[in-house]
Amino acid sequence: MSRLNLTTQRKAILDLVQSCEDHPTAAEIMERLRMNGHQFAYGTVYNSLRYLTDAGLIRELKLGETASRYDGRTEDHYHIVCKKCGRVDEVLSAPPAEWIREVAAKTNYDVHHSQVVFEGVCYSCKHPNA
Amino acid sequence: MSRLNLTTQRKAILDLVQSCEDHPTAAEIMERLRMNGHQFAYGTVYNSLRYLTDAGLIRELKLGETASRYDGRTEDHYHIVCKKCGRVDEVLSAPPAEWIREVAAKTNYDVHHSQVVFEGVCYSCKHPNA
DNA sequence: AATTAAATTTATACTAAGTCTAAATACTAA
DNA sequence: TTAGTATTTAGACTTAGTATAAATTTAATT
Ligand SMILES: [Mn+2]
Ligand SMILES: [Mn+2]
Ligand SMILES: [Zn+2]
Ligand SMILES: [Zn+2]
Repeated sequence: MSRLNLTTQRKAILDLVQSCEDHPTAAEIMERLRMNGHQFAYGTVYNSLRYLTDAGLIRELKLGETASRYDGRTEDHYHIVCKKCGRVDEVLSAPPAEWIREVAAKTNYDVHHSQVVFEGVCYSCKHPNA
Repeated sequence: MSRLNLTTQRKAILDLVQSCEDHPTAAEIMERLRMNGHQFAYGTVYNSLRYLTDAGLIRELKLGETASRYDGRTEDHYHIVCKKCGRVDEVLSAPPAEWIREVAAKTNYDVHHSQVVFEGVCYSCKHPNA
């Protein structure tokens, strides 16, 4: 609840995550920072990722792999993972509100949020030629 | 692809998971086994859970917590987690096929499977009295 | 500007969940 | 039996992430 404090480290990490086309893990983020000439402490990267996530500037994705991934896209959306090559793509269509209402009614929960991870085979893996 | 081999340990773990009303973690399973008079090696519990999961007799749930949970219910279904008390309840209504088709079309994936975790507040947490 | 206080970074120790390994047991099939 | 395979066990190891305490940076106060 305090005002945003973007230090050099946090800004660099935010910029990097926002510039990514993919959804890197903390380890991948550290590697890319190093390639860009930065050298931050291990813990600082984790602290910054948590800080930026809490501030709502990036999102942490838990896709069922061992490590969290990070996403510069903050609007609500979902993901699909290719079980052949591991790539993670965006899913921009939201689950139908009707279904959410049904779930809320049947479970007696106030439903605040849903995390959806699709699994399948991506186009490139499906068509290895071309 | 070899035939099912339910050793004493695997059978005890399968029975336990199937008898659970909830979705215990590996640590909770070990604790409950111990309470039932069993004492299996740490690694055996993990090995057995993997074996039973691979055999399709139980399901491993990755709900975004630090530890996997296990589910004796093997038919396709989803889960909802109370962010107040942590309880995990069943969600038996499936996402509309129409939505899945839309996702497949937009992403160019063959969609094989989806994992959905709802988050919200359960009835008991919403009505602390009563 | 100098001093103090608060926030952040750094290095490193530590934790939690799970896997791996090699020896000991148990089971199967000649 | 005996040999061969599978499983269990204990414990070392790995990976991802958190916690701690000292050092550094930044901000506020005199
Ligand atoms: Mn995304
Ligand atoms: Mn379930
Ligand atoms: Zn692929
Ligand atoms: Zn609750």
